[in-house]
Amino acid sequence: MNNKPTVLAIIGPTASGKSALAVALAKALGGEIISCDSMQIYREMNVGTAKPTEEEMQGIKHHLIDFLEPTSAFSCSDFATLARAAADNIISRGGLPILCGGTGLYLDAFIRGNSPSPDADKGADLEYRARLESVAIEQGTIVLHEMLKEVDPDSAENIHPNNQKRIIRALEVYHNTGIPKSEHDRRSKSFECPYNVLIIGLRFADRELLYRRIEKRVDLMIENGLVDEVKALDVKGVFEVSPTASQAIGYKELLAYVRGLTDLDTCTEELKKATRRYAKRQMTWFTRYENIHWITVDSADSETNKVLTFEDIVNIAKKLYADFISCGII
RNA sequence: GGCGCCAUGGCCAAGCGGUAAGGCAAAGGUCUGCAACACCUCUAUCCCCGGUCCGAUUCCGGGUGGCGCCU
Repeated sequence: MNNKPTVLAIIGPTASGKSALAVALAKALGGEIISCDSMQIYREMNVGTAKPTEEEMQGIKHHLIDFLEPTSAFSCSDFATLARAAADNIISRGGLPILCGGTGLYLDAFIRGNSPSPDADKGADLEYRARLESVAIEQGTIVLHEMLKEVDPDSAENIHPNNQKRIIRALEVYHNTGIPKSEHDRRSKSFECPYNVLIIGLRFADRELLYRRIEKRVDLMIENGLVDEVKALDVKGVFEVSPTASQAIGYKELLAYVRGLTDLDTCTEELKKATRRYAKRQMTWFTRYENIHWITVDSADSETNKVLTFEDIVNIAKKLYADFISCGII
């Protein structure tokens, strides 16, 4: 069909078993893993982000994990640049890049590419943003929405008047480039992805099952020293400085306990709740992709009538890959 | 056994005579450079019976259940 290189992507909600599957596939197919996770990029954020351990990595090379200070900012554009570089590097060595993670926007950015949208959030532009933010505080977000209507009615149409963050971004794009954000978006849609991406998604027929896994995993995180991890980051002032890392689930919830504002049980419950809600948002995000090959993790094998084992899941994924390759080469 | 208080959606909770705020959870959704973010949509006829009233979740009586105190 075409001669674009193949990239495999494993996606799904938190705690669905992506990482283990990705490692198994990397071993079977000669691949390396590119993490597609907005938080595992940070150093010192290990147990709370469920960052794979040395043991879990099983000698498979993981890219875009554990390389950035928690105080640093990071965007989906940065991700697109780095992930594509990593993919090209793996491909040049004859390996299969396997994207693995639950950050939908990052996967989008990888596939869509680094669009010509401007660095509206860098350098001197911060002044403009600060100005908009103070306008919002003094006069309300609606005023910003009205401003957006003037310069970019299409974006204003698509962004809810209450969504200050998105309104500001759209205004910034116009302010810095003179081109409406909606126009940038339109242009980026015409870019062709340089890879053949096979997306395999993990999902649960019984959501309660996933939720129970999430709860179990949170308890395990607490056992494994998440509190100390949060404490250490708090001491370093990370939560005041970092725009990205400070939003991480687990960290922001436990901070209340670390600072003596609530008890641990309450925070743990909040953390579970936040993770469940996050998983739901991830599922919503991924369902709009039309080309995901879903594996229902808690379904039964059609022949044996037994619930799929990890081996079964790996085999299904391998089959999907083989099918994808064979029709891709034709 | 006596006295008092309470009874509103899965949970918390306002209203106290004109036909039920809000928060949380659940569910559904949006998403193009902070995304583990931000944002949107959405769920009740007020414990039961009787009475007063044009009209009761709101007043009165009884019942049931819960809480507190007393003997």
